[in-house]
Formats: sequence, C-alpha cells, structure tokens
Amino acid sequence: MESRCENCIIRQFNSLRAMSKEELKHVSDSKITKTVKKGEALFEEGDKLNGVYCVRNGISKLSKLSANGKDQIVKLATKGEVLGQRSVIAEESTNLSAIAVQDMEVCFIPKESITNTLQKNPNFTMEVLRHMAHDLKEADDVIVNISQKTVKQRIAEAFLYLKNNFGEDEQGFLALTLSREDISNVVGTATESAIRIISEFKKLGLIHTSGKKIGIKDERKLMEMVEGF
Amino acid sequence: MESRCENCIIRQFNSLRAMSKEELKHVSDSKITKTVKKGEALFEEGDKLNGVYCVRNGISKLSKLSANGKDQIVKLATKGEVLGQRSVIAEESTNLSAIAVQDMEVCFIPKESITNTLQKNPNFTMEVLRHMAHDLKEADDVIVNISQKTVKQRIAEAFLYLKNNFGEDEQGFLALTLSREDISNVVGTATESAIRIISEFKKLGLIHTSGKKIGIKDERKLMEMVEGF
DNA sequence: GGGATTCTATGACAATTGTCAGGTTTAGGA
DNA sequence: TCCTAAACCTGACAATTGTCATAGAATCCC
Repeated sequence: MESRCENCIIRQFNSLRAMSKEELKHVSDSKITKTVKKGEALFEEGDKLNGVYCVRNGISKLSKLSANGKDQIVKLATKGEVLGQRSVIAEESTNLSAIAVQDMEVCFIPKESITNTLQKNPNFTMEVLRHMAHDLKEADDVIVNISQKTVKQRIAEAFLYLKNNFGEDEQGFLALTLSREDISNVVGTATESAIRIISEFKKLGLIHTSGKKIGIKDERKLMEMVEGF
Repeated sequence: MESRCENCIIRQFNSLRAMSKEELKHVSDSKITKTVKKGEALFEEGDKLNGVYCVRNGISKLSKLSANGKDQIVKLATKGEVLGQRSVIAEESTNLSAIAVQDMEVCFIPKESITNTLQKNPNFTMEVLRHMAHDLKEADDVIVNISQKTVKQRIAEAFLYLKNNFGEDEQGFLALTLSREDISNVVGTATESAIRIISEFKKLGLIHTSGKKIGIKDERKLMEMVEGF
C-alpha cells in the first residue's frame, strides 16, 4: 500500500494537482500514510498542526466545541479533501477537531512541503486559494441555512446532502451512517429533537430505517420540506 | 479627493500591501472612486462582479437572502476591507449582497488588476490566501455561535462585537447604529424578538438607548450572558 | 454468552422563539 | 410645517425546541 503521490488518483480532486512532478516527488518522499479508526481523532481543536492530511479513504467530521459543551459539526470531509490547510496557511492552531466517522486512510504531509510549494509555485497557491474561496461560500450557505430554517427543514436537507455527497448502498440506505448524535450536531439541535423528527419522518413515509441506517423513501417530499412546504 | 493608492493608508489593512510599487500604480490608474449612500447596494447577490471594492470609509453589510424572504447578515465590512474578492477569485457570481449601512467611499478595482497581480506576485497571492483563511475561521465561529447560543446570547454578543469593532461615540453610544431589523438579521431572529430582548436588556440595566442608538452600560454582565449565566 | 455501556426512543413539561395584530413614535419629503 | 411611510414597540398566542426522566435495543468487550 506504500504508493507514490505521483500515481495517486486522489490528488486530482484537490489542490495537489497543481504541483509539478518534482514537487510531488518531494511530497511523496516526506509523506506518512496513516490509518485512523472510526472514532479516533486526526487532530483536535487547538492543536498546532505541523502538516496537512490528505484523505485517501473514509470520512471525517470537522467539528468545534461550543461553550455549552456541544459539538457543532461544520463539515464532513471525504476522499480527496485536504484537512488542516487553513491552519497551516494562517499559521494558527486549528479551530476545528477532525474525527473519523468511518475508518480512514490518510496521508500526512509535513507543512514544509506545503509552504515551500506555496512560495515557489503560484499555480499551486492559486489552486489552494480557489478551494478556500469555495469553502468560504459553503460556510456562508451553512450560516444562512442554520439560522433561517427550522430543525425539521435542516434535517431533511441533511439527508439529501448525505445522499448526494456520499451515495446509497445496495439496499437503498445512505452510505454514510451517522449516529443520531452526529446528525443533531450537524444540524445544530438537541439529540432528542433529532430523534423525534426522524421518527416523524418515518411515520410520514419520507424515510425508512434499520438500526442506525437511514434510507430515503420520498426524495421529492423531503425537498419540498426543505423549501418550506 | 482623487488620491493615489500608493499613498493610501487604507491599503495597509488589507492584502494590497503586498503589491509592488508598480502594481499599485497600475491599480491606481485603473481604479474608480465611488460614493455609496446609506441603503444603496455595492452589488447584489447573483451579480457577476468585474472587480473588487476597497472600502475607504463607511460600513457595508454583507447579506444573503434566504428562502423564507429574510436577509441573513453574514459580515459587516469596514474601512480597509476588500469586498468581492471571493467571487473574483472563484470566477463565480457573488453569493452575497453588499449594502451600505452608512454612507461609504469605496474604490472599485477592475478584476484584471487583481488577477494579473495574482499571477505574477506570489506574495500578494499568499497574502490574499491568509485573509481568506481568516475569514473562513470567522465563518466557522459564526456557525457555532448561531447554532449553539440562544437569541439572547447572540444579541449580547452582537453588541460587544459592535463596540469592539466600531467603537463608541462621545456620548457612549455604539458608533455603528443599526436598525432593529438589521440587528435581527445579524443574529438570525425575528425583528420582534430582537426588539423584545433589547427592551429587556434596557430594563436589566445592561444597555441604554436613545432612539435607534444603543449604548453599553454593563459590559461585564453582557459578557457573562454570552457565556451562558 | 452475559453484563455493562452506549445508543435510540418516547413522554411530559418548560422555555424559547415566531407570528399576528395592534398601537406609538420617528424620520424624511412635499 | 405637516403628512406619510417607515421604524419601533408591546401583547397575546401558538409553534418550535430543549430538558429531564425513563426505558428498551443494540453493541462492545471480557
């Protein structure tokens, strides 16, 4: 499994694709491949990162602890995403924790490889900038959603998001299974409220469940619900 | 008032400071200084921007319309900030509207000046990247605040924010006077709820008001309230 | 396999927040 | 100045959401 970045398909999805052959070689020589088990942390809020993590497989939640002791999940990162970029660039400690919600395979890339390339390869810098611009827009959207939509709408939206971004398994369940608590932390509500609404959706025939697994039954109605009908 | 960017102090506050003398000259030659009256828009959500706006004076709200017809204010931008950068970099139409909440003086800089410099001056690109990283962190904080704090806490926090970022006038009122509606759009609540809580704060002796103007009387208690006491 | 622990579920209730409906005040233009 | 429109304010009520308590189901680990 000891493969080279030059041959890694994953990098096509992120800013590493703007690196030159040589830069990639350097990254490949300095990178460390790690396995992270479900529930384990890649890094925790406040950590000083001395590198970034390129996700090869699995999914991580990026969350932030609030004063009242609840986690707010800000983003779910999957194959191809680079975590910790923001902190390395701003030279600050991270404002988010990254915890695996599925077993993961990641490549740790020391920050020197990144900062060196940033200084020498404008294309790479520009590519990173574009990604960051995209993330910022997404964050704005989250702000608007969370503050203007009801919990019910946000949960409906979360399910659609999970389907669109992570797909479904053979039996029609969402491929990414989150605990009820994680779901409530994504939409920013109490776990009990999330559970109650999930039950309601089930009664309404919008979804079906099996254990933790959730499947979408009536996508159209869910979409209408998000829009406020 | 037709001044040159090379001499403009404002640029010390933003990424333009990483430009070379020559680049600044070019920007200065191509820029257009504009006055924007309170209530007028610099640009509206969905517009294709062919440049960025450097704020010389006054304050603008950056907001996004939600499905239910309410504006959510995502950020308040003041002297020194550059608006529209994200859209120009990502080559997308804007996701936000920028509307003056005070009379403003801004310099419009055509996007060619920006993109050219981005291609040629890595220092500038890096500086822009750092700013964007900062904005992204702030956005994350807003997400957590808005989803985990009560309306009362968010309003208290908003007042402290306004004091810290825009200061007070001679009589001890917040220098930036927002309408009750704008306040409610910052914290993401109904206007009536905001008004009610402002009345309550007044009764509790936390603030005092005169017309629209609001002054902070008991900063410590407001801070405690934000923390959840 | 069994016991402990964590996760899910539901009820009852209280607190928060939004909505509607009305008033009053303020600000700006004719 | 006065008139009008907009902004502000308050009450009453309903809907939403959070909290606490409790119980069953699933899962993990020895």
